[in-house]
Amino acid sequence: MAKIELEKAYEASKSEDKIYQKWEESGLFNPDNLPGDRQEYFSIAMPPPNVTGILHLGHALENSLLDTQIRYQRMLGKRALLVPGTDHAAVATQARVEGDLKKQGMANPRQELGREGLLAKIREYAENSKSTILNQIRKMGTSCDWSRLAYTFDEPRSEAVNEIFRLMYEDGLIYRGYRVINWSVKGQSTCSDDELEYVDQKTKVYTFKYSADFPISIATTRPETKLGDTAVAINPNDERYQKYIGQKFTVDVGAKNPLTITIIGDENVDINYGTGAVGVTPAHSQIDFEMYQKNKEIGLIQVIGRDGKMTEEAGKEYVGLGINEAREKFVAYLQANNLLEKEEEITNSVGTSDRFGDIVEALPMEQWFIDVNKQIASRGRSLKELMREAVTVGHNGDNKKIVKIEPDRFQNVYLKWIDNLRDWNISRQIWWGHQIPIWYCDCGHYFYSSNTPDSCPKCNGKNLKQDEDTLDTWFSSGTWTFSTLGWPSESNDLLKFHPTSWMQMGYEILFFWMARMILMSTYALDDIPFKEAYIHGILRDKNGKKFSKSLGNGLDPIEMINKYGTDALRLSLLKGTAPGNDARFYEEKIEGTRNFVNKLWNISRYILQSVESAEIIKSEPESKTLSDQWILSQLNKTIDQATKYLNESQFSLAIEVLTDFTWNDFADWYLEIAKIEGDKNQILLYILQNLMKVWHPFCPFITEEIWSNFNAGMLMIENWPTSKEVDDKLVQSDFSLIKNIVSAIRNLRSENKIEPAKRISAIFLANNEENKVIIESQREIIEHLARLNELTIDQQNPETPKKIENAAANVIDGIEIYLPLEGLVDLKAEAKRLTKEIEEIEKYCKGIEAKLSNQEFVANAPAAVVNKEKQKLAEGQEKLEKLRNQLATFN
RNA sequence: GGACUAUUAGCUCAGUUGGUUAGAGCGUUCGAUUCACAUUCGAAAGGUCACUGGUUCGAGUCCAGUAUAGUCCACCA
Repeated sequence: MAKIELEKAYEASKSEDKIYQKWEESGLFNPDNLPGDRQEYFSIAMPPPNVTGILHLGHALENSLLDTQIRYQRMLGKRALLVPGTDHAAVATQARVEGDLKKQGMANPRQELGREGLLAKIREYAENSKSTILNQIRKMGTSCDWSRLAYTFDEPRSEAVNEIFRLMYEDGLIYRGYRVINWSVKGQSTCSDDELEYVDQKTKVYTFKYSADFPISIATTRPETKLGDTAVAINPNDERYQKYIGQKFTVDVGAKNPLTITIIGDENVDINYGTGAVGVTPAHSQIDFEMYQKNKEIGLIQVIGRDGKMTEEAGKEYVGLGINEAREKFVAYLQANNLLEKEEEITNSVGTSDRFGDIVEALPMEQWFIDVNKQIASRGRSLKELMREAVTVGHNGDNKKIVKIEPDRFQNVYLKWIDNLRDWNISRQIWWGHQIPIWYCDCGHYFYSSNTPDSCPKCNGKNLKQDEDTLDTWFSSGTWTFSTLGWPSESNDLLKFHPTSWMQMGYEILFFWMARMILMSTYALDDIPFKEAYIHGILRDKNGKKFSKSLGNGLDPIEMINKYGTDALRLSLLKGTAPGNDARFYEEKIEGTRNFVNKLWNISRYILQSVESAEIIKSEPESKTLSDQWILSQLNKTIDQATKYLNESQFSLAIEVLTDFTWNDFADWYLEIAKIEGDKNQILLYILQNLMKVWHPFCPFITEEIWSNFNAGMLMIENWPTSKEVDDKLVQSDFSLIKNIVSAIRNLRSENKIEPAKRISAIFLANNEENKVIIESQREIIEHLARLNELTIDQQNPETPKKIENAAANVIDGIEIYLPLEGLVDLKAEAKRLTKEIEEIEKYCKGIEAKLSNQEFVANAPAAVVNKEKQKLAEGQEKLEKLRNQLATFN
């Protein structure tokens, strides 16, 4: 049979697309098609990338995590499902398209194109972008089930959104309310508290009085809003001002009407901060609005409009002015009238819209909200409580229905956020999104309907109009884990795959997304959305800066794939990062992993070219030499560790142990021995095949490519190797003496001083045959060498290492060689260390003995404490004995 | 103001119930290399694990505090 020849170096670009196609055509990404009796289900909902652009490194990281996990689970024999999808990303997408249109010279796309026209443009953009990003996900090798492809804005998902809206509406959780909300003038839409990005700015704080005879001074950073003040709040315990509570003052500051300022008491006002009094502007501050709700009689005056300009209420002199102009004018007025007492520069932070970038205005408006505190009749508690419960005691108190957050510190972050959570504003004034399924009739009645209703259920009127607003994009994303599985119908998928098994996301969307998924799922399905949430950090560039378009420091994953291959990219993203921590990422990292991928290729190339046929080796071949025994035990140990790490989602550590074995133990060490000892094809093939399996989740392409040389099916659906019991007697450190001898010999060989083949074998065979035991420790090797040479080992004699060197040299035919034994036989130091440790533990044991012989202690201390002391003593003595025995072998 | 994270080799980072001599990759230096692989191999140098205390027989690891950097939240009258 012809030997198998591989190309000299692995060329990813030649294989990858072909292999992905093979996988996709096999239909095996779909768990329904997986062969074998797979009882256990494993599912992941892919965090849907926004249809706003192309794949970036963050996506690449997520795909690497997701696919590694799902491939591993599939190989474990589970019905593994990874549902792919995309997110319509309401605001983000519309902002993007509007921005593009403006760049092309359209001044106001909404006006010029109208709702339908603009939506068509956005749809076109989204579809394009969607197909780009889905193809890029294929490039990443992601083994998701394309037959279940979902989109947050497609029919089934819209149905889910409408249905959950109905449920919440009927439960009274969704309500329409007049509130102060965050308004982006640029985007002409509201945004939720979480969508704000706070930036520091330098600004002035002005201390002033409304009029010369007004008794209390107040301070503000927003003078222009003071035209809408209706009250001054002071602490009711403030002796300076409490006498004014309830009094009304009329002041004329130039607004349309003179202001009536009521003095109200409020516990939250800090007596010692500033002037100890707060000017209350109910229309333009959330906190002031809350005060207004408690004291409705003070009234509310809106002086800033949706266009970001002063309203008529602000007065003739101000109407139509921008914020800054109005501010200057008002400050000038204060100065002119001698009302301004102080002007200081401070740094404060202002909320900006994360999508449109402008500073948001607080405006009062009629909007849709989700009430997070209301008791839900069917659940007996509030959404807040549901959200809290799912990560603490478990949903419904069932500790099996618990969302485990990894790393767990994010649990606190999440819980803290819930504590501060206010009602969630879900309506947006943009057009790209799920339109709110509420219809208004001329008669004033409004009602829910999932489709266009015929008539008003109250008055039978036919003139109906749907609410023009759309839903916050996170409203639909929140349903993702179950809307992708067929909810609201009781589909088979839903029964089998929900709750999903695993979820991963960056910490920056913890609140946006994880919280909303938990909310939606616990509410609508009475279950958690996923069992485990793995939180990863964000990738930064070499200098620790975030990757961003504006900085131009982005690395294009597709470019990296073309240059280094997908496997290398995937490995480099997962390597050397700990869960939840940010990681720096740069091209040299990929170079390193590319080298490793190539190593994998060359190992295979070497083995395959030397074997006659590449059958699958089903069971562990018999070992003939010590080196065989060692490498196989190393393999088993490595599989064990990698499995453990993968079960804990410790991808980086799994890669580390696998790399160490593959490169150091197998390629650099065992393959070299194999060249000398010969006749190892079975073992080589066996190890190679196992390597392909364990590397497959990380490097799916190259492993599948190599696997195709065996007479077998697809690697993707092979079973994960189970390790045979590891022989603890042969651990790596015990082998290092032999390793060192061999490397010394290899050096000699390279200097052409010896022809080593027979001699290395001699060491191994001698160890095995003459003793008929496996070497247990360095010491044993030394002793063994000593016996062969009839040497007496004198641990105390400084000459000993030298003698051992000579002995080893004799074993291999009396050739004089240098053996690097330092670090291995520093027995004196070892003995000294042991003696010291024994002394310490003796002292420790004596201490406990003394305590135990103290009658008072034994009589008075609780039994548990006494027992614990006894146990400690027993442990100490046990250890002492072990150490003494160890020391004895030295003498 | 409240938290969280990080601080380990020149650089980037691992180090998960406390346990022998703290690791990796890159970089540096020296050497090797027709025989799977220069996308290679061997070796070396390089560490007061930020600092100060504490707990422990034993601390990079646990506790308290300090410093520096970063992130989040709240407040911003």
